[in-house]
Amino acid sequence: MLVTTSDTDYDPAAFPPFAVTVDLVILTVRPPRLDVLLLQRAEEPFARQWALPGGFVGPDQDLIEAARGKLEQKTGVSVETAHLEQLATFGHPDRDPRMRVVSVAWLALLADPPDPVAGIDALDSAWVDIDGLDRSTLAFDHHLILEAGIERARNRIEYTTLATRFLADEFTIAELRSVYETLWGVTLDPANFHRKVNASQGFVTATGRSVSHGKGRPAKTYAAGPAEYLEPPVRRP
Amino acid sequence: MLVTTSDTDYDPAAFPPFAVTVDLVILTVRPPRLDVLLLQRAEEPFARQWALPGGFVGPDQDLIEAARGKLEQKTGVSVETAHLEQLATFGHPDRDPRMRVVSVAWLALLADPPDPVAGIDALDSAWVDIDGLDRSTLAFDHHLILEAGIERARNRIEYTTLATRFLADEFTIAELRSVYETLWGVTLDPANFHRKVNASQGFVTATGRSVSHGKGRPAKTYAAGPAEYLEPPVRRP
DNA sequence: GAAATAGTGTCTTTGAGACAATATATG
DNA sequence: CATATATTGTCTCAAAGACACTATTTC
Repeated sequence: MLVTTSDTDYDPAAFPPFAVTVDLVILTVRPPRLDVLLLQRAEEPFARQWALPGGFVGPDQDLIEAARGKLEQKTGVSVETAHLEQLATFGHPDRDPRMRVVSVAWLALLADPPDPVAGIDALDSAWVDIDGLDRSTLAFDHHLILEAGIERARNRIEYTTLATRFLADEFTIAELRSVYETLWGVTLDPANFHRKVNASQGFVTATGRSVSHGKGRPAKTYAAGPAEYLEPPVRRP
Repeated sequence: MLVTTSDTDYDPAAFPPFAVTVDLVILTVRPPRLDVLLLQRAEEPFARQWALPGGFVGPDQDLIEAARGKLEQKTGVSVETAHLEQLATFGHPDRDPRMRVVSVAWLALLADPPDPVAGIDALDSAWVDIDGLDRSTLAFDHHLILEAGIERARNRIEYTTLATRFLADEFTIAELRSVYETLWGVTLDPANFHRKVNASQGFVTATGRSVSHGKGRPAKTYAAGPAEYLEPPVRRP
């Protein structure tokens, strides 16, 4: 933290100021779509371009509090039911044309969100399908952040139980499977997947109820189990 | 990035300044020790306590450049031969008693480093065994950062070829095994490990040479292969 | 009953681990 | 040769995947 060879290094106040922001990659799964929440900017720079939701960190605000606040403000979803984790920090000197801004990016995973809350300062806000989105048109370096978020989510569901965060409290194995299929862009064998999920201790717990989706045999429903990590993992094909 | 409900949010310069630093978890393996590079602070706050190497990010300096500079300055090792990756960002409002400081932490993995370069501003610097270190005595929130770094390293060697970064250009399978054993605190079956490493495409490539360690059959030597990820992974027991 | 989806059985292949056996050096 | 370490062989078990088959609903 402190040790260097120049005297000025000892005094934090002697250093030029940085602005610190949070940016959020908020993902939800609506098969066959993987959607990210984007806002259309009203102001320069990058006016009218789409961007990730984010904002400045308050002077006495913890980083995760800033992220949590933005998440709840933009989605209307309590962070209790969502997953929020730190992703990475982006701080290239030229990433914001106005001044030096370091952005701490966060990844949020949500189940079945309501329509986004339009801020008075954004032209529009929407859940945007990951496919069919030209990421290079995003404001700032948000294409990098989005890329990192998607990649993180794809990896996380392999070793953790986070796939259930994309679903309601009660869900079927087929719905859980569709989360994997949507994120990974593959199709999985229903039979093998069913067995694997039930074999992974604490991944899901049966509710004892069933639900009918119109056609076919009704599916038993499950709730997220107590486990945080999958053992063995659900490996990506 | 921009959208909120208050007007001041639009102007980055209107926001109170943060200081931004980098802190480094620099690890090396010297079986049976896993060592981290620490500095003993000369100045308040936390004078005489041990801390991770770090420093302020320059006004026009990219984050990774700041980390790279510190790494080379403190270890005398070129970043070419080391691995450096971003770890996480720590920004609790009270983590530095002087002012608001957000620290971007980095993880570095090194092979067989020289003695640390003592800065004129640190009382001492040393490679410290992870075991036998009372992490709670570290300055700032560096116990959290160190914890995150160790955990990251332990996970990385499971799915990536990074274990070879702890070794010289030429190494034996037994030396590679000792990296895993040291980081994971386990003993692995030499026979099974040998086969697994050779079965993992691109993990290591034979040099055609051998080396004798005094007793026993001489071991063939290998160099790091072209692969970055292990397929299949070397799973932690 | 036909169609559709949920869930089970079974077989094959692959990788992990235990451990015996062989290879090649030093003293 | 005794000993130590490296490397290969072999066997067993667990998990993954292909796919046939059964179960239970709607129309």
